[in-house]
Amino acid sequence: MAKKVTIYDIAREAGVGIGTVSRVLNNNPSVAPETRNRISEVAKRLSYQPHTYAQRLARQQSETISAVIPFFTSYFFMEVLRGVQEKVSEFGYDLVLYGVEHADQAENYVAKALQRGKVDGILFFSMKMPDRVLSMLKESNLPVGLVDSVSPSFDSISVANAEGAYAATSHLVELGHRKVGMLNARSVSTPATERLQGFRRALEQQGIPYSDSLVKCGKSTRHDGFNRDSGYEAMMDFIAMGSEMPNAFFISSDIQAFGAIAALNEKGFRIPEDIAIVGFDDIELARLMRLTTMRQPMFQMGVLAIERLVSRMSNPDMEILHTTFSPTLIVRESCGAFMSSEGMPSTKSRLR
Amino acid sequence: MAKKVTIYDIAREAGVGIGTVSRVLNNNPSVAPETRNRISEVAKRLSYQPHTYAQRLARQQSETISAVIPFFTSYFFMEVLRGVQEKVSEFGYDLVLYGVEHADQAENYVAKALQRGKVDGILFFSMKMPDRVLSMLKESNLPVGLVDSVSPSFDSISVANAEGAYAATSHLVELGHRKVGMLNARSVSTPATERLQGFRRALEQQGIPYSDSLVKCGKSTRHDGFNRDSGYEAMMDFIAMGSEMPNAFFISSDIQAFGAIAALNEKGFRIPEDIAIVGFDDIELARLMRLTTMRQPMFQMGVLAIERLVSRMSNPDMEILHTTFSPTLIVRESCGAFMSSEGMPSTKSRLR
DNA sequence: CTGAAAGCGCTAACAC
DNA sequence: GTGTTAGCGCTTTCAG
Repeated sequence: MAKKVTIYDIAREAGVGIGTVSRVLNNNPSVAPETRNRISEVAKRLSYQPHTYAQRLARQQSETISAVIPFFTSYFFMEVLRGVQEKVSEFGYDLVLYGVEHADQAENYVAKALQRGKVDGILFFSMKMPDRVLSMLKESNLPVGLVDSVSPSFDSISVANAEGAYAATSHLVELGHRKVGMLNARSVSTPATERLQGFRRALEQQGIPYSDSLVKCGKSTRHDGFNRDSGYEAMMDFIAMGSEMPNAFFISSDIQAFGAIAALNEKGFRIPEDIAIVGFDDIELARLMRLTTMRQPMFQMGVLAIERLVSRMSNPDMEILHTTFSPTLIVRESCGAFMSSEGMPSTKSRLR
Repeated sequence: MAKKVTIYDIAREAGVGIGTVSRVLNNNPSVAPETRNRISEVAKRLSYQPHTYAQRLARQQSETISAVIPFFTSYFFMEVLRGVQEKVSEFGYDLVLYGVEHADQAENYVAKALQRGKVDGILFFSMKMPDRVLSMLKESNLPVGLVDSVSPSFDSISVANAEGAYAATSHLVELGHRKVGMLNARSVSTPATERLQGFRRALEQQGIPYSDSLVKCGKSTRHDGFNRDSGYEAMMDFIAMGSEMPNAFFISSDIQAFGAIAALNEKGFRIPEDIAIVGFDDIELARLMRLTTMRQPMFQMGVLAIERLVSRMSNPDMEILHTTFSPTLIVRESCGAFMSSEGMPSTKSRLR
């Protein structure tokens, strides 16, 4: 088994001092070409590998970025994470992942991550953190980026939730629907609250009276209600309203929409003939299921989050930047926009 | 901003030597209770945080496990990763993630990861690595675990692909189908090859002649052909066979199955009335789409992978273990098994 | 250009 | 029990 070769071994072998070895290893120009060659030759021959942690200790930096993510089983996080990972490795950093079940848990991880020198920067995903943690972070002076959440003291990348909900709802109304309901996630989630606002504003702006009975949320609390069962449950509740039931719905996530669709199917409703639906996210299945939805540029958000974080790392005094992406309406079949068009006869709907 | 406080600061403040400080910080029992209290009090007051890399350098271990994953955009990896992450943090290790586009790239990362002391163990996902890399790893003497791939010299966790394919195909045949085809992924992928073998064996065992024309693979190479477009393309090819087209298919992944279903829908075929389908993976959408499929215990695989790796780390001479999970057949509607049962009238199929 | 030496912050062996 | 000291492996002055 390969013994651990250090710069001392190289130095001895090449007949130089360790300082010089270190220089060539770090491409420091002030080394005679000949010496340089000799040293790198030896290094290669001994298949030298630097000791990362010794370097990090001496250099006083970690070349590591960590991401704290509420469990990344969801497509949204996956996609963002993909962008993050791509950019992180492009910059040559390591990515260490902390999965938390819920924002509350984040605190433990924050403490871990705050260990001096451990990471050069942290990204928090969809994390509404208590003020105490926020100020801990702030005074730690560590570069921090927020994705899908906002706080005045840190850079953030987010999505215009209210705006997206507004667009989705308006689309439904423009299609002629007057009785439109909303399936929301739990109100503890900021995106959920914002989307509700957008929904409400759209209704009111179109002269349709808003009422709390128009909004339901399932009991399933996983992912703050952004889960399939929650959608199923909420829709079942709506169905129970009988003739009072809206015939168009804005649903706060695609995954809930799929649950809702299952409920609708079960009860014999057709989509979009009987019920029109618009989701939110544009996860991969949405395309598959022909779901009309609001697209969030997830991958891009990840990329930008890292770019921003890296610039802050190199320039801590940069002014704080908040970037908001606007979701795009992707019209497919579930909203019924194509119902009477020739291209997409309703009888061919995939949404049964 | 918090200055960096070291054990020297604590020692001075508490009027003791750094050795003692280190001891209480590491819960070394041989410290007088009173001293201990005083020290930990000071540590808390100064809100001391250890310097991870100094510790790692001194301890000569990293408390880090890394996972090399071919881009984890797929549900399969996500799920496995979820299990991995959960277990890793349970053991108190850090998880550093390396995303690679393809196995070939793995080599760079292997080199990075092999930097002395960098990680205590590595997990490779679905990675068919060149022998050169394999032996590099072997002689590095670093604990390594393979997930979804197998090699004699390392622990591995995998799925009985051939067996699963066999079961899936047999199920189709038992349902009365004689003309059954297969949509495969690219043959560079080991799982793909194994599933093909299972398919073939099932056919032959049931007295149905196998022919290469029964198997097709789309042109899309992303994820080795385990992608939606590939399924779509392959099915289109089958459809082009006209009356020669099989009326039942085993498809090597759910995601391909969805592509195939789209193609079928487009051409007016009904599922399962006209065409029966069995997929592989049991991703979340499979349930949603009522797809009959072979379930892989993804989360569990991740958990076990870490457990195994950790035991190897603490006991390097443990004999090499290969664990194979058997996929389970999950019968839903796409195979047509319920077509004539009362519970699930074919007219209610969601698979159009 | 290059060698020597002083850390980086912590652990652990060794005395007292 | 506790202080002292010698590393861990590398970077970075500081002379020369």
